[in-house]
Amino acid sequence: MDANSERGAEASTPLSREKVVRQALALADSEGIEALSMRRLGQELNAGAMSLYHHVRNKEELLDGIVDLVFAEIELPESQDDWRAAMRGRAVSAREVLARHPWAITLMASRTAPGPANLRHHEAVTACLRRAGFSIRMATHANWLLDSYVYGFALQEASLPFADAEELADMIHEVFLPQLPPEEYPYLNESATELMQSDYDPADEFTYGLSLILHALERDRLSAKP
Amino acid sequence: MDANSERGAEASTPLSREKVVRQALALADSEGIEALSMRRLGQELNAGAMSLYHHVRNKEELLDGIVDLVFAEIELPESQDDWRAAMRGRAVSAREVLARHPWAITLMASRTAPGPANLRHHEAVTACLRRAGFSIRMATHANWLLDSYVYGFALQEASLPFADAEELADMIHEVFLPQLPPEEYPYLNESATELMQSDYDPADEFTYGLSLILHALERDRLSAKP
DNA sequence: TTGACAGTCGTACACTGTACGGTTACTAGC
DNA sequence: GCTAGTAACCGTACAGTGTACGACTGTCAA
Repeated sequence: MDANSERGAEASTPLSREKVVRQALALADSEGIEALSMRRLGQELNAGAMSLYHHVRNKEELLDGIVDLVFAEIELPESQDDWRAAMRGRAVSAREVLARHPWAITLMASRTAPGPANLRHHEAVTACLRRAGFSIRMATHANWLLDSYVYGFALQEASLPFADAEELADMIHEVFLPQLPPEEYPYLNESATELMQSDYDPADEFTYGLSLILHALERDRLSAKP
Repeated sequence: MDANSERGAEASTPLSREKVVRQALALADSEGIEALSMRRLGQELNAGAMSLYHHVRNKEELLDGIVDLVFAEIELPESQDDWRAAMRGRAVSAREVLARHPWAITLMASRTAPGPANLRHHEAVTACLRRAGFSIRMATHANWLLDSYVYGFALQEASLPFADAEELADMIHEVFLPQLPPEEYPYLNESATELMQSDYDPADEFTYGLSLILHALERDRLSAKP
């Protein structure tokens, strides 16, 4: 008999690590990561703050848990596809997930031990690359390169103060341009002006860089050296 | 007469925004970002915690300040070089700086308003690209791509628990491989085993991806479309 | 019936950022 | 030389944090 087995329908079911971590994720999503305190999370679960410590060693482990939950949302590469389509799919998925949980990218940076979902993901990506003919060395290169791009892009996106192209145009006009006098920042001023007038959408940026990287990796795919 | 002028050699010179932010940077470097509290910083400056608030609006602004100081350490691109050498130089410099201040990458992600050093840097990079013949659109692509790569790489590096190739080999043997049973993670296990035996150094990874991106950007440099 | 034990939680401690008000030290105006 | 004004400094206090500790429950095994 497991300690986590149901106790009955009346009252709330007992706590479990699963429930604690899931509620923490929900709270971070709805009210921001800074609202996630042990007391507040306990409250959300109709429990005292100290009760949480029976299911999670400390807050660090709780954060590890929600980061891994976020990781689990990223689609694994479909390995029957050709490798480029598979890598594109999982990169696009990763970006979507990280845009949905903007606080996650910050958390990931401060965590050292990868969780199970993280490991599973890396395994699937490596498998896909190796089956496509990448050497171990080249697969490692591709992994670092693609992950760096995806995480870096997500990090930059997370620190943008606007959500879509429309908001961007307004913001450039009202906030950025006034801070970019043409004498001091001629090129940035020029770019901001131009981009505001055209139909520029930063969301398209991701596709450009991703395609460029995938194309270039294809050229190096079977080379033994680098 | 300025309020920040020297008061004499005896006792410590008076506080200033400059001194406060610099000492904060020093403290974050020497004892980690989590040791940087207002009380502790005041102590470090022979001052009370509340005195700092006369030079900095709040802690957020203090963090903005030290992030911008870190930014100022990054070398600007030498625009008389050919553009690839210039971009390589500033990317390598950025990686070095972010590796020297591993906590900075986390902070950057949570800050929305770019500081003056950040703006100056972006201006110089954009100038270099535009003078090399990049269109505004292409220069924006290149900016996003290169920055994403550099920040993403730094972010991954910052969450690695080892410092050099030697430590890595030990760590793979003692920590990673035991967590990667070949039945569950055949490919990761294979990679870890292989890399441990060869002279693999993650520091070389940065060069590979950077060269690939610069090479591919050169091909797109004069294309009008994307 | 008794013992063990897993789960819950109230209290307490050391810490955080910072609002508020009081105290200095220095400068400008007369 | 005196006084008013002000910029800098800082002690105290408050609401919040993570979590160590010990007490209290309920359930199951012997």
